[in-house]
Amino acid sequence: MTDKPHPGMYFEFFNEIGIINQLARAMLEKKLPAEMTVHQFTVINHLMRVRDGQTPLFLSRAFQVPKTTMSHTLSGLEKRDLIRLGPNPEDGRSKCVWITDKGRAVLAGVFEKMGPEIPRLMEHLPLDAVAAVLPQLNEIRKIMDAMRDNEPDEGASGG
Amino acid sequence: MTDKPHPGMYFEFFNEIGIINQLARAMLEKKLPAEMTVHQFTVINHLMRVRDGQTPLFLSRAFQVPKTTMSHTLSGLEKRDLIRLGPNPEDGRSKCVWITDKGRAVLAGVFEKMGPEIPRLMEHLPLDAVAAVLPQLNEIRKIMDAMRDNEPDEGASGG
DNA sequence: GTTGAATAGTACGATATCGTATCATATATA
DNA sequence: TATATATGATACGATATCGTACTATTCAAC
Repeated sequence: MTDKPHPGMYFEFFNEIGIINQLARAMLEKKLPAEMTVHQFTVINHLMRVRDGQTPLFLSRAFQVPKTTMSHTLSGLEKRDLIRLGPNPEDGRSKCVWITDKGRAVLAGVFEKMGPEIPRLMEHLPLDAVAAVLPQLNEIRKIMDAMRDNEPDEGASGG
Repeated sequence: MTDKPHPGMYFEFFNEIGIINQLARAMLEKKLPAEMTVHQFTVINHLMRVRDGQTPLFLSRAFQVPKTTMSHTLSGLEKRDLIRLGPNPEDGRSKCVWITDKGRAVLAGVFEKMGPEIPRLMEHLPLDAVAAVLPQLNEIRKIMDAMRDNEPDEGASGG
C-alpha cells in the first residue's frame, strides 16, 4: 500500500488492462486453429455460452466493435460453417446468428486444447485472485459503458 | 448472490479486460489528433513518461507487439516529426528512438484536451475503485508475463 | 581475417479493423 | 397511401496488424 490514489492511476490502470489484454490474446491465439482469429473465437464462445440467435448489431454492441467489424467476423465464421445467419422473424432488415454443430465441435476442440492450460493457469494465477477483482472490473466496465452513452457532445453543440 | 470461484471465471475475467480495453481505447481515441493512432500515442507517451532513446525492438517487447508493427508505428511517428530515429552507438544494426520537441508539444496538447476528462472520470469512476484493483492487476500481469516466458514447448518456442 | 550463426530492422503481402456510403426495411406522420 | 426519417446490414476503400523473407551488422569459433 505504498501509493495513495492519484489521477495518474487511471493511466496505469488502462495500461495494465492493455497489457493483460495483449498477453491473454497471445496466449489464446496459440490454442486456436490456424484459420480462426481471436475475435471469431470470442464471438462463437459467446454464442455458445451466453445465447445464440442474437442479431449482428447486438453482438457488435456487446463486444464494443463497429458493426462493420462484426459483419466481417461473422462472414468469416459463416464461410467456415461455424455459424449460420438466418432471417430475423421480427425485423426484415435484420438477421439472427446461430451457432452450427460444426461450430460447437470446433469450439469443443479449442477447449480441449486449452484444457491443460487451466491447471497451469490455476497453478500460477489462483482463481481466488481473479475472482477477487472480477466484480470490481465488472462494475468499472458498466460505469465506462454508461459514460460512453452519456458523452458530452464532442463538437456538435459545443462548437 | 455472488459467484463462487470456478474455472469459467478466467474467461469472464479476460472478457471484462477485453471490453474495458476497447472502451478505454475508444475514449482515448476521441481525444487524439485525427492523424494519431492510439498505438502511436501510447508509444510517445512511454517515451515521454518513462524514457526515450530505447531501441525499436525493446519497445516492441515492452508493448507486446511484433517488431514489424512497432516499425510501422515508429515510421508513422517519424514521418510527422514526433520522434527521431537515430543510430545506436552501441550496435550498428540497431537504432534509438528519441521524442522530438514537436512530439512533446503534440503530447502536451493531447493531455490538455484530456484534462477535463479526468474530473469526469473521477466523478463516475472513483479513483478509489481503480486504486483498489490496480495492485492486483499489476500482480496478475506479472504472473502472466512470467508464464509467457516459461511456456511449455509449443513447437519451437524460440527467441 | 574468414566463416557461420544470431540479431535488429525493414519490405512486402495477406488479412483485420473501421469509417463512409449505400441499399433494404421499418417506423412515424400526414 | 405516400413521404420522410431511422435503422440493420453490407460494399468499398484506407490503414493497422502481423507473418515471412530479406539485408546489414554483430558475435562466436576457428
